[in-house]
Amino acid sequence: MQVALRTYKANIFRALSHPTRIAILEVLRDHELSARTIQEKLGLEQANLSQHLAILRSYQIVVNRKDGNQVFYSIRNPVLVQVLDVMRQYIQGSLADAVQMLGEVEFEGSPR
Amino acid sequence: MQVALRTYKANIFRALSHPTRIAILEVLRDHELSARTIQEKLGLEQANLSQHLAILRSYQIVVNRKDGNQVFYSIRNPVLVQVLDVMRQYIQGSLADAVQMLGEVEFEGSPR
DNA sequence: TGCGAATATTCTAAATATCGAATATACTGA
DNA sequence: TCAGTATATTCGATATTTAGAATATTCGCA
Repeated sequence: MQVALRTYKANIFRALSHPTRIAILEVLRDHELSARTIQEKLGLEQANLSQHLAILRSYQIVVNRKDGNQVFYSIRNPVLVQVLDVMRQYIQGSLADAVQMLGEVEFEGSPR
Repeated sequence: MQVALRTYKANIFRALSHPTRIAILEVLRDHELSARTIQEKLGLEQANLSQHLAILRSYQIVVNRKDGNQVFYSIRNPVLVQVLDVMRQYIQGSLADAVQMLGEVEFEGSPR
């Protein structure tokens, strides 16, 4: 894979590398929402949400549609949702491993 | 999803958000490799590779195994490879969109 | 026209990430 | 034990990211 492509991929990952942006994508998962609604659902500062939306927009992860006063955001490409889903799987596996390790530590450390 | 989980997820994405780390994971995709081999394949500074490996290790994305003088690295959980694959799909879709847009621009801009 | 709501942008300080140089550590074999 | 190879860590300079405060822009409606 060429450098440019890897950089592109890395940039998308970077765009996803903030808890707030993950949260935004989660609430947008099934339907579009206005910026205001996102802000209320997540309890964010207006400016902060707007900055994070700008980042997601700049990588074309979300698209927006203006309707009068409001701006509605949605996920541009549903494959992105799959990325999040597979990552969820990955995390679950990791957590399962962690739990198992904890169990083993406890077992070894506990009196017989 | 709780904040802690989102943060965890975001951290994994952050760990993936550098071209060099993407490249490392690509060469490790099918089999383990020694640090030296990775370094040669990718043409990196030794210290730089070691730093990136440390990041991947700290998130348990890769694991290592010492054999004498060398340290062999591999991807801990194969689901991570799926994450990369789905991301590849996503990117391909995005590039396809970009190409189409370019085509449309050219069409509109060209004389009839 | 002008006010108010919704959203975006700019600015600044603090935190974090990145690189290469230098150095440290660990292991092998003579 | 010593030299050499493989790998990791530390350090300092630079660049990037982030939050919130302040400000700007856009739109609908009285």
